[in-house]
Amino acid sequence: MRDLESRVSDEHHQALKLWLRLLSCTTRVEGVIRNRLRAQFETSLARFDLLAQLEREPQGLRMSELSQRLMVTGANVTGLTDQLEAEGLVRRAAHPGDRRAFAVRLTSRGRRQFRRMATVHEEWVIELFSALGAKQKDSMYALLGDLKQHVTAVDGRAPSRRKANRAKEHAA
Amino acid sequence: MRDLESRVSDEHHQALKLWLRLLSCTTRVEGVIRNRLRAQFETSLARFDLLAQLEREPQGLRMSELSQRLMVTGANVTGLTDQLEAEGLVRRAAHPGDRRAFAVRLTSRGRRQFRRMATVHEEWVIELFSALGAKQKDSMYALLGDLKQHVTAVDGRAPSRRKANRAKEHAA
DNA sequence: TATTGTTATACTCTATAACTATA
DNA sequence: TATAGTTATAGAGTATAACAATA
Repeated sequence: MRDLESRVSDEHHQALKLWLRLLSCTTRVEGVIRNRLRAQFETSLARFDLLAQLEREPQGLRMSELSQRLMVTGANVTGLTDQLEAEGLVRRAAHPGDRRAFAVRLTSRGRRQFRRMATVHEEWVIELFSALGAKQKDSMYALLGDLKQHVTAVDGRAPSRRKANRAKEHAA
Repeated sequence: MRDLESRVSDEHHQALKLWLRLLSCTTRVEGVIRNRLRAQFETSLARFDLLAQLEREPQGLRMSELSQRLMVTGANVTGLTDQLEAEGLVRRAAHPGDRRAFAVRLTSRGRRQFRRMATVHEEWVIELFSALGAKQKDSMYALLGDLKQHVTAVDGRAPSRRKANRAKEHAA
């Protein structure tokens, strides 16, 4: 009885501890990257993610496609695109075949700028994760895969509607 | 030559992939918890974290101590405390020995409410992490420990000043 | 002077809802 | 009607800076 209870209690504690550490790690890494993006490129993660989507689609993306990929509402995409267009990194081109839509594309300046940022960004990530060896990275990647799959399923069947969260799947 | 390059390239890709999956997992879990806290208790993570700090300190905490522990500025603590005090969960008591300061404490209603939330919160976390067995949780916890230590060191010596990020170390 | 806390203001990222132009 | 995108507004969470009261 006592053993069972304490085992359960330990597992509870274990899940909570793991979650808090996971959150703490992610927050720290994200903070470093956010700060460096701002300090060195005067940009934000949301803008970086939008550029990353466009970099993979030379023919351009509609606003609605960006909205889906970034998992944010259309209004937000409008705002981010406005900023990036004002900076000359992005252009709303006419969409062939649908006069309601745009084909949002990187400008050549935007492409150069994104590539510069992506290179440095990758170096930061490598540096930040250099505490782990290749096998450890593989191991964590696999564990997170299991977690992600389960959490996605839980979120999908949850009573509360799924909320939009950033995708950040850019360079994946 | 080719081998070396491709190995490096793979490791680069590996770190980036790992980071994106880590971010994706954390964002999803955090989203679920945030939505449920809002749907079931009409509260936020920041308020929950503040209550968690107070729950561990029956004698109360100064605003400045809350600011340090939550790693946010004093102005934010003022705002959160205002909200929680308006909800009757928290009280600014006179601080014995320093008339500039308060001893912020849970009210008995706040304590009951926090315990209710903390119980359910823990159940959510256990559910969300149930895809991993005890050994897997231990393994991930250890890996994240290495990562955290390294990232903290990197952040500390980074050129850009460390920015405030939520602590969320409450029930740890 | 230095510290504690508040107020005022602003920025980023996000959301919803009402609207326009086109399909 | 339905869809693509914009505008207007709001809210959470965060920051900085100027200020009052006290140490």
